[in-house]
Amino acid sequence: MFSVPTRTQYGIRALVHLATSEARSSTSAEIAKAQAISPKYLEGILGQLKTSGLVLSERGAHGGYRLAREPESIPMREIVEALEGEIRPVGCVDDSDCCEQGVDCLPRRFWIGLKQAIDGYLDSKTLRDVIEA
Amino acid sequence: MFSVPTRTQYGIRALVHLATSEARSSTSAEIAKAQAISPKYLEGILGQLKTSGLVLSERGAHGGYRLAREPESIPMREIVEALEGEIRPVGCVDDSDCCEQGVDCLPRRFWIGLKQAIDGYLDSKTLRDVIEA
DNA sequence: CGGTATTCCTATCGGGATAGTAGGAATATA
DNA sequence: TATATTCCTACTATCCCGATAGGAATACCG
Ligand code: FES
Ligand code: FES
Repeated sequence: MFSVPTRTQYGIRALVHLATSEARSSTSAEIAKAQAISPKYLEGILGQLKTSGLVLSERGAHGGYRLAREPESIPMREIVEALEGEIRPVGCVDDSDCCEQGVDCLPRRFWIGLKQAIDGYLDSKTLRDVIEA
Repeated sequence: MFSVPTRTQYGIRALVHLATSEARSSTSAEIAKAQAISPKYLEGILGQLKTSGLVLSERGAHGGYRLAREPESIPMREIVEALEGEIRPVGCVDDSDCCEQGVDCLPRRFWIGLKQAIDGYLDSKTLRDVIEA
């Protein structure tokens, strides 16, 4: 349960690769091979990370991807949310209600607490922490 | 992301219903109506909770379900794991490896930390905490 | 300019899980 | 016996995920 989609796992592994690589930039194909990830699939993931401003890219020959910031400035939460959106165990974590109990719903606070626990962990780790663990 | 299946949400709401109900026991149909849950679907969920030893049941007329223990003796983690198995963000949280990095895999520790954060929260709350929040 | 390497865009597909449905057998009460 | 309920098994429909395909845009390099 609570399994993390491969999309997110791959994205993080790709960022770890970029953060630990000597080279100034790496191509999608390089990363895919090194990390044993489906190349075409990884392309899309890197595109998503680029849209979110986590990586920069250069096209054409000698192009590739590199981190947009230093690893210590990239919180893991930002990565996860870039890949799969905000942590939302259940619909009612924001304002709205998802069951018939309305605002006084008891489970609701429980779920909000869970979200906070997860967010807290993700906020406490940066990409630097991960590559140095 | 990290959305909790309705199965788990329903299960918890059913247990909350049992814990807060005055009656000695409630039928599946009663709970389904009170909580606006698909009746037949809820039947299966209650069966699962029974198999896990969280609720007791009596068949026949005037039968129904009731909690097997006091709410303060039911950790939320036990409920969640009864409904969807152990918390396992990614395959390698136990011994095995899931990527090509082997045991030294960097992201792995990150995922294990996440699992611990979630487990810690779920261990810290009992059904009593939820109904009294 | 031509060739090549690469990112980037869009569309599609198959499998598996989830959510829900259906029907009825077993069992208890009255 | 009639009725209320849990319990069991099978089925379906839908959605999401992971992956694939093909090619357009763009940059370097001689
Ligand atoms: S409002 Fe979300 S579980 Fe009740
Ligand atoms: S071993 Fe699980 S992410 Fe590397």
